[in-house]
Amino acid sequence: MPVTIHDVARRAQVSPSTVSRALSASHLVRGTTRERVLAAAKELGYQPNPAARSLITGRTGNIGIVVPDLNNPFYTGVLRGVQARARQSGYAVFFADGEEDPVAEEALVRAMARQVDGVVMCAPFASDAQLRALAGITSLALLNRRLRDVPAALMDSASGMRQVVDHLVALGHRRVAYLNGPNIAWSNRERRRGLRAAAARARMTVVEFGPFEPKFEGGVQAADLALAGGVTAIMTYNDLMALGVLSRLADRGVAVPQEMSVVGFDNLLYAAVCAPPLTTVAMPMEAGGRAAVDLLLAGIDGSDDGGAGTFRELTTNLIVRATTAAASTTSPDSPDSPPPAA
Amino acid sequence: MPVTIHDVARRAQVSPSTVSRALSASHLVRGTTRERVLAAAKELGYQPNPAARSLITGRTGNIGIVVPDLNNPFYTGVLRGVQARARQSGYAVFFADGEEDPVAEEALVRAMARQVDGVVMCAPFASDAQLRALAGITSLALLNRRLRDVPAALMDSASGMRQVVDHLVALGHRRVAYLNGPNIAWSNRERRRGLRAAAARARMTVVEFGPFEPKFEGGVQAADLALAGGVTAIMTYNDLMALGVLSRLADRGVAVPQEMSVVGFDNLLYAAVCAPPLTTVAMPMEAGGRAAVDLLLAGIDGSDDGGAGTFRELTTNLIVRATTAAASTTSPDSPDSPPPAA
DNA sequence: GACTCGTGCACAAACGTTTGCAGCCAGATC
DNA sequence: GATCTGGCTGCAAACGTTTGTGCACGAGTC
Repeated sequence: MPVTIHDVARRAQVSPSTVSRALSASHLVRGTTRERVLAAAKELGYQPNPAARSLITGRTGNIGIVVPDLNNPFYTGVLRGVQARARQSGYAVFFADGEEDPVAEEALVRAMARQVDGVVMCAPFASDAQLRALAGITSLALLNRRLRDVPAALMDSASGMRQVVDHLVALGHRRVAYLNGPNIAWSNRERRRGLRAAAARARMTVVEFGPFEPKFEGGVQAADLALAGGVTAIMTYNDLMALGVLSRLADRGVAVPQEMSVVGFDNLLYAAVCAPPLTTVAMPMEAGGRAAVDLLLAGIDGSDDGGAGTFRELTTNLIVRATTAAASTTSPDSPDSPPPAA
Repeated sequence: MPVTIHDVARRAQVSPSTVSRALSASHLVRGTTRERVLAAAKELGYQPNPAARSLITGRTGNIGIVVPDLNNPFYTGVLRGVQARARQSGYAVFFADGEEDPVAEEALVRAMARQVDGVVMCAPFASDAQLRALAGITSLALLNRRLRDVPAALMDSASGMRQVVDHLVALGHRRVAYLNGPNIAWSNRERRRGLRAAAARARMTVVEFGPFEPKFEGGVQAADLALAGGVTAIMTYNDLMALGVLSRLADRGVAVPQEMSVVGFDNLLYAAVCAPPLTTVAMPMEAGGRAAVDLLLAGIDGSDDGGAGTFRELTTNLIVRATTAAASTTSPDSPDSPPPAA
């Protein structure tokens, strides 16, 4: 039923191979012949069969993307970037949600491996060994994860943390809490590293809590601990946790930012629209997705080792909104703090 | 480099066809032979080449999903459902973001058509003619859109609206605003239809505004209009708009729910965690995605017309949270309303 | 005018799998 | 013991495309 290259060939009075060459932007056919072929293809609405093509070329024209949790808007941002850039280059994208399970993630990649030319992985939880094994099966490009000889797009969390610290110090905060995300997560380690370095330089004390689930609920849980820590500001691993913190602080009658400053990380849509709008670090999600695809495709079409093992670093920026202010003089956990105003 | 069926055949001392049959869960091979083949396949780590397979079978084992806007968490929910269900049935998922452009959507489907067995479409904006044309190219399953002879999973928005109306009437609201989403959107028409019917039955007056963009900004824009409409409650096309309304009302010093009730639609994660938590109608997003895949696959493997043209209706439920309360006696737009308490 | 050269095209093989058909062998039937 | 039957298996074709090889033909050179 579907029209094949033979149909086009018959109509254009040439052989199938000539049709193929005419369509592959080849200069190997005469101008007049090419036009005839193109016309025939258009009239018949010819669309090449990707299976047949990839069978012979060994390339699929597809890439895969694996994310740990689609409910986190951070990854949907990445997904948008990936898809847009892939489409630009004529690639289609396979998508899979690992549901935060490294085992499932690996299985998904193995399942995809045969029908993609490479996969972009957002895999904060997978082990290095796992990733390396997968890199042996198919081309890989990582996002926010560093692994020798595997290309990766990295968002400069450390710089973001430095900006946050400078901001808080300028506001007079001397003792702040950091609510850790999952310990295994590369980004959490990276953020913590940046935070510690910046805090040390600025002589700011950081009290760490966690790890917590990097979700709203995790933030709710963490808020009470942080409140008891005698701090004037709370920094969280990501925005979802920060939203949880805000919610819990509101419940407990702690005024933000008057009594407590809160800083998130990611700059999700909701950080801008919640009340009060959240001060946070903007992560270039779509740009990260695009960069990862660029690296992946460079490793695929281009020189093999030209693209492999290279890293692309993307800048992050502090977005100051309404949850940070000058440090309160009275710590909110002190017994003389006013009772919650219902 | 990759291991083929011939490698397995050689190792198991049989012909490739026997290997194929042994793996296709066929009863056509002797038990002992099958075991030998399976063992060989396992040792070699054989993974069949999907391109070769689909070339001969005409089936790809893939489905596609097209959504209008990935930034809307509603669609990521659907995406999760689709992917989970597809994986369960051994299908991989191609993903594409139409970016709210019907033309792009159609192009995406056409591009996918050759490498999928069917596609799930969330296409509120595409025209009937467009969808019908696409249905001629590949199998289709729609979500929240009714089209003759095309299977679809439908969420019963009308029932949701009825529940909202009953709830508001019980709270004493007699005059409420409805902020329309895009007029072309099937779901908006559906919701409005349900709303009008229920309101008529309950003798409640509905003042309509819009259409607006179904996003936060649209809600912000719409809020002022609704405030001037002399209503005691605002119903919105979706949660994103409701969040925009809440934000704008807070800015203008209108207390929710004391002076104004607000109801959303969708039950996004953020509806539960914003302040105050949003009363809204829960849409079964993941279930909808799963149902759409079920219908699609039924149309593909099963009897051709057994699945086509069937609809699956999913129930919706009102979730009462903190943005609805008894109707205020003084309309917030009346001149004697107290000035915003900064 | 014979040779070379290059352009433009067709032929055919190959990619890895599935599947219809035919063959083989063992057991059963007469 | 010959024929039949039916369960297993191998052979080969086919799916639609790309691509290496070779042929034909015309133009150029001596």
